[in-house]
Amino acid sequence: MAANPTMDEKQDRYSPEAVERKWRERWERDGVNRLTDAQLASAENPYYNLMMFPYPSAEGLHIGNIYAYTGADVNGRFQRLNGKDVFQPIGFDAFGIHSENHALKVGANPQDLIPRNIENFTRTLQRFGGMFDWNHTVDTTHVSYYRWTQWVFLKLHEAGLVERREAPVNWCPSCMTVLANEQVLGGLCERCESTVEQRELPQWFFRITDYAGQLLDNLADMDWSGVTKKAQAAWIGRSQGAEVSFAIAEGSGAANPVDAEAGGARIRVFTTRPDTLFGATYMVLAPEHPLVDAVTAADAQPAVDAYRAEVARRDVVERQKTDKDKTGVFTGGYAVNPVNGARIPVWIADYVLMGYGTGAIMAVPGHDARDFEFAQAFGLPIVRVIAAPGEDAETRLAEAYSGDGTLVNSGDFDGLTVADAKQAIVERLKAEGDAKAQTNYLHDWCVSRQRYWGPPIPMIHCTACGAVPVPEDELPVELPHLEDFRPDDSGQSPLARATDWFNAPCPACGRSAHRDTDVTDNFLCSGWYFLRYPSTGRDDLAIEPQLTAKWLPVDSYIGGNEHAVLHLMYARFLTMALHDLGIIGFSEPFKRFRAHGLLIREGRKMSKSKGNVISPDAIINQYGADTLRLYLMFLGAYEQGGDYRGSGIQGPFSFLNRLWQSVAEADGDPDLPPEPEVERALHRTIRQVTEQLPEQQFNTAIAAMMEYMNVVRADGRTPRIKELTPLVVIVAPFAPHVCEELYERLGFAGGLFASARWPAHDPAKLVDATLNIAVQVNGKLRGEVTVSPDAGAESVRAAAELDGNVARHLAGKEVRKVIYVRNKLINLVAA
RNA sequence: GCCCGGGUGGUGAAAUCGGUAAACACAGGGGACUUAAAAUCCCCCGGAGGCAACUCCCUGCGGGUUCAAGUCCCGCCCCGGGCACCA
Repeated sequence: MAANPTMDEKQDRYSPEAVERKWRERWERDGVNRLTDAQLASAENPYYNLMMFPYPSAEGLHIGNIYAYTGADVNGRFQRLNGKDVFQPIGFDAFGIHSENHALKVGANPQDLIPRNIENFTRTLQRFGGMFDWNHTVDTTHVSYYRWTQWVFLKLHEAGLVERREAPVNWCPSCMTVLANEQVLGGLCERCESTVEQRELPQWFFRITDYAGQLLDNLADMDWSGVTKKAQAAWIGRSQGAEVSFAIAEGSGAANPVDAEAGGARIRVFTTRPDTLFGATYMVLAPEHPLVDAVTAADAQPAVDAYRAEVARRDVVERQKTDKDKTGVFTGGYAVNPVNGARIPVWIADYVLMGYGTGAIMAVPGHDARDFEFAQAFGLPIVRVIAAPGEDAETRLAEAYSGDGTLVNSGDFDGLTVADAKQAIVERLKAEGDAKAQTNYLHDWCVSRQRYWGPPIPMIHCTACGAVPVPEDELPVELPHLEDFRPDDSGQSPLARATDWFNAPCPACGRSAHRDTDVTDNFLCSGWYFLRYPSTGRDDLAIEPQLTAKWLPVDSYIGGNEHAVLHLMYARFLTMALHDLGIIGFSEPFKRFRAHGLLIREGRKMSKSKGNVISPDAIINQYGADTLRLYLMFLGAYEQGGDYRGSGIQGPFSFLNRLWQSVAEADGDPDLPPEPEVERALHRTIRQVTEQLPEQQFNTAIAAMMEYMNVVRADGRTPRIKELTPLVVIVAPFAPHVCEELYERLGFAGGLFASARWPAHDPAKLVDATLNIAVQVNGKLRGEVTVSPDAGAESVRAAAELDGNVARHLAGKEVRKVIYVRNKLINLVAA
């Protein structure tokens, strides 16, 4: 007994600040979270726990990052307590437009700013209690990392997956750079919201569509969040159909006669609906299509030229708007429908895109909404070739019908179903060389950026040899330190102004040449970082084979679904490419991926402009990192996101206080067994938490632990050590600092995360002596009876009928049917 | 337009192989302990009626299936996110 209770109380008060500092220092001193390369090599139960590394902004680590990382950290700590050797690295994704723009704004060089930001981020990452291995970290802007990013580029080049194309690209006039299609949102630049224009530039592309089939097919049996898989499938956009070739009709193209024998006189189209070929009443070429001049008649030439000029002026976004009226002009030329020999007019219109399929379509206004709209606008014939049930060949079309049905107005094919006709028509045309089956996917990955803040593309342009890769042993191509790195409107990267750097001898012929002045898309840096982590100890190679074979693929990856189609798709593609090069032994990088939801605040998105961003440091100062972590995980379903409400944090804070107080007040006998009723609750709790943590059901797992706490403390009873120890261990993934402290106070040496094991539940201890069964009469709840477990229907019914209220509702009625759900409910159906 | 999520008390949310709607927590109210505060402990807390026992109503809206529907089916409305003249 303490001589001075007041003093004693003071000493025992839960002080998050002191506890967290103590354990942060202790973990660091003992290297609890750091693995040496020898440990990496010898680990017996490797578990690679990955989370998306942050971009180290000047504003500091966002609470949304902490939300994401806490969920992942809980998983890592849980795995560790279950005997896994957990490798949990973190790094910094610091290249890219965001950093560069910020540096421009404050008038500094990002090379000087980034280290400060990283330092700041590191401090918060350590403070919130992440179990990070700081022995293995990456900074994508450090030459020790990006030399290998350049190496990845060269490897892909070696594999034939890199090619240079003159292509229309999205150009942001404000950022003065090319944007990937995914970086254009609703026609505006993702970053600065300027209207994006269209430009033609030579660019480096990664041929990701070569892997589209594999990227799509593998999804089927991957253990990933469903929403992420669906987003990827939609992005890949597999489209199966046929390529059909139409001859240009005789007499067309009088203005620019072509040699029909040369094979240039056929227009190829891609269609997913070859069954509607008889309904193709005209064709449309993209205005940029190379055959436009070949089909254009002399008297149509001025109109065609004018239209093409007008379209070229329009930006790619304006061009792609779906809600504007259809425009186009007739070329004066005709093509021949291979299925029936009909002469059909050839138009050009901007609703047909050069970048998809073949840049030309057969127009079937009867069964395609866009073609229908165009045909109406320009008075072109509309023919029905599919009849839905109850319709026939003559039924008028008020709008395009794209549904199922049988063929009409289609010669020999009349009466076939859509599915059968697709096959049959392609078969016939195939025999004549006019068609083949074809599958299309969406765009390749443009990796060129006309900017400063990125890894220079390791290519050298020589007038004699063309584009020549920098030899591997000459890497890195260092990014020169430029005083003025502002992008200009020349379409060239600011690196072109670094003359000494710019001029370099051709690796092939030795003559004077110059470097590629573009840097790579930031997504290339982040596309392979997880492959680098285990190998950061090696500066002589990118990916150490043994360590990589041991630790990869990644066991668990957790991150935001905003990266579903960018980062995650690129990472998969790069992994497949490196696998096929024989560099790594697996072709899918992440065994398991879970998307977490968005953390919002009081119903609204957090943003700097709204001024409603929560500072993690302020919360940690007030409540401690443990309470913050627990609260973030308690807010709502992790995969759905959460709504941060200021007052709600009180609940988790009280919970930790009660846990603290329970340990302080616990009965001192360490061998005293748990009270039976408490023990049952304990085993139920262990079971639930153990089942729910791997499924990221953190909020309900925490609720279960709170419930158990209510049992432990019911009516102010004195808790027993054996009732508390397992609780401290299962709370520990959420609140690691305070649980370490309590574990020590409960009398255990050696540290919780270093030596404790996750408790197991004993099924025999789950069984209640009695349980309550709900009693319904005609489906309405009328009472409750207490019976022994697994009681039979008859005895439960007998007990139920003794209940006064139940008896009252049964009075004067006959029980016709009894529905008994074991250990839950009985429903007496009476009339 | 298409594809995903989602809509439940004052609030954040639980419960979906159909089986007691609102667990857990916040806010609010009352009480215990305390000189006081903090922490802790107990009670109340969807709506209407009733002294009470209880009864009726309630999961965005309208239908349906079922002994039983937040959960399944049909038809809508609203919010959030993604994709988008992709042929």
